[in-house]
Amino acid sequence: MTEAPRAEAPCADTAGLMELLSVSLGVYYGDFTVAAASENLTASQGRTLTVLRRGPAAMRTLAENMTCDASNVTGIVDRLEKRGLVRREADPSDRRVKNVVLTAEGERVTDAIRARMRTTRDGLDGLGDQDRKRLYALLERVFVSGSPS
Amino acid sequence: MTEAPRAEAPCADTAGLMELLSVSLGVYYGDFTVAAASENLTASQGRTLTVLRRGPAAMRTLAENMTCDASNVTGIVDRLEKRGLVRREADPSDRRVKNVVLTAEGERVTDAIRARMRTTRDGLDGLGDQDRKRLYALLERVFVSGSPS
DNA sequence: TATTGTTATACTCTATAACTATA
DNA sequence: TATAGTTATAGAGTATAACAATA
Repeated sequence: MTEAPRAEAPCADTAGLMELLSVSLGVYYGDFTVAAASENLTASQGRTLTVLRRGPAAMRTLAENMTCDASNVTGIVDRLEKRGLVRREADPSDRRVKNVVLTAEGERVTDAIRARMRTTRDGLDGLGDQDRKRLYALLERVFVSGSPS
Repeated sequence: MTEAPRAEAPCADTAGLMELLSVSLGVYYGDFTVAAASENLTASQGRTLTVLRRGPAAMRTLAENMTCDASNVTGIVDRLEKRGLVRREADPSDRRVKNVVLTAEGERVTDAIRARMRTTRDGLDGLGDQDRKRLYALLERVFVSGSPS
């Protein structure tokens, strides 16, 4: 409660924030990777499921979301499909397009991964209501509003 | 102050925050991957340099930081060393340990990668001073203070 | 005995280029 | 001509198991 000078004053210049983001997302990504592995999935497979949890997506859209070449998505979706976690559906309006859809099992596994991310979840649960809203609004401004999608 | 439902009410429950973090990480990681590629580095190589930018680290420490098996680090460091971006140094106090150190060129390249992350940088620059401090403090609480390192 | 780093192996991810089917 | 998806290929990342050197 005192105003005593803190040893760890937030270094909130852009460089300091970039560095903290690097650390934070490293922790998040590690948490995610371990959680995906616990379901016998690679990080890329887990990321694909997470993207698809928001809704079906064409192969190419999936590639853009994952910042990789479209040719990579073929193999990733092949393996997920072989495990019954996703399925390809023909697009009615453009026969070139294949939409990838999560199966019920795929949804279950995706949710299981997120449920296993204890480090991230515990960190978020440590925040109060007001702080959670602040963090949400700030991340939204930095990574969503600002991004040209 | 009214209770009128907002179209874009921040969904600040833990599940909503997890989802927004997932999107944010995706944007950040994509930004990082493109920036690393512009220096002819893979994402893993770029991550390794970023970790080392904080200071030298033993092979095993590096592996823990990157959430991967120690055997992978051998190859990654091999390639970075071949390009003159890092070097292995014998640890004086334990002859089993090799400390990996960033060379001057490695520091330059690492900083160049971060400088190229325009999406993330612009997003952060769009925040005011107060918001930057808030974001810094919140991320620190969620991912650093809470993490058992 | 335990730990550090490496090697060998098999599989996955990745970018590039070339191909097909469709637009 | 252009675009969506696939295939082939080579290099890089990954976990596992086994190993030598050191603690």
